[in-house]
Amino acid sequence: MKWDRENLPDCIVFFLAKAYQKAHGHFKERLKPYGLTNMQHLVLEALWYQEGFTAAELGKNLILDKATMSGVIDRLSEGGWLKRRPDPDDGRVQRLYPSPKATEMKGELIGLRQAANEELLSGFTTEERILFKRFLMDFV
Amino acid sequence: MKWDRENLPDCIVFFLAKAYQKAHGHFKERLKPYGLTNMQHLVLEALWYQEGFTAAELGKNLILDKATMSGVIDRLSEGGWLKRRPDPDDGRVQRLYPSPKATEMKGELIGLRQAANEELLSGFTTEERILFKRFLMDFV
DNA sequence: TTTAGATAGTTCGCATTCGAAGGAGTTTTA
DNA sequence: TAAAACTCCTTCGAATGCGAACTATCTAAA
Repeated sequence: MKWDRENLPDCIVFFLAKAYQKAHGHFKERLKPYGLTNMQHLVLEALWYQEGFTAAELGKNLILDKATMSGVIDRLSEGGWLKRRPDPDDGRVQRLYPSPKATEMKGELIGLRQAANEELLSGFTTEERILFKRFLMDFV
Repeated sequence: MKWDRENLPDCIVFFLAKAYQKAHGHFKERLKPYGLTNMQHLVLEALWYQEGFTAAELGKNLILDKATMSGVIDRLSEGGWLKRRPDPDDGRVQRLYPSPKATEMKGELIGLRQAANEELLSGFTTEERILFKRFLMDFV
């Protein structure tokens, strides 16, 4: 992605938007063969990390609005990536579990993210990567 | 925005997404009284910088798909922020000009972005800001 | 000149993203 | 216990954001 650096708005919102745009597009391409989107992949990884998360817990971990989370989970469910099960102790809650199909592809999909990260950061040294990540985490 | 740093996915796409999410939400709040969105504001700034941009040129400068740009320009036009005028030399092209209403608020709106940038970067030193921006620009 | 290709812009479809509002269930409080 | 407050989740509306397909127009090549 090449662009004219002369006429760019000097705005951190813009720079972040474009950096995210590139990273998102990059990973999106790699996920396309699997029929998964970026956020769907993140939710699956969270469920692999700990089964039985609720939508609210996922939203807290991934810093996502519950309204957004609702749609993401819907599509993951329709795609057969996870199953909803009602919580026996709380009638409001639905707990989420990865499907066998999801578990089967766990290794492959996790490797996919690692590869994408490596490619995206290939232009940076180890020190720069650490500093870059720290900037981003401090920013939030 | 405070979150648990223990269970976060170690993924540059995610970090960028969250940093952008915060920056975007911050500026969005400040723009709400004006009935403008972030991208609409960017387009207006580009037009102040140079009147008569075409949608294609704007898309190139702001690195935005023409399909997306189409909708943004539509809403700016409906809101009375800009006018479309056909190019006399090329029947395909529509050139865009800020409306008097937009020109009137130019100073105020530009100041708004500067203030938002200052607030968002208030936790960083001058050196860190420069480095952070360079990382983001190098990333794209 | 005619045709093939490139370009500008629109429209459609899908997936976020969030704010707001609401329904259902649970917990706290009066 | 009854009411108020809170929580989980869904639905709706508006705005990105992009790929794909399409129309209209312009340009270049045969």
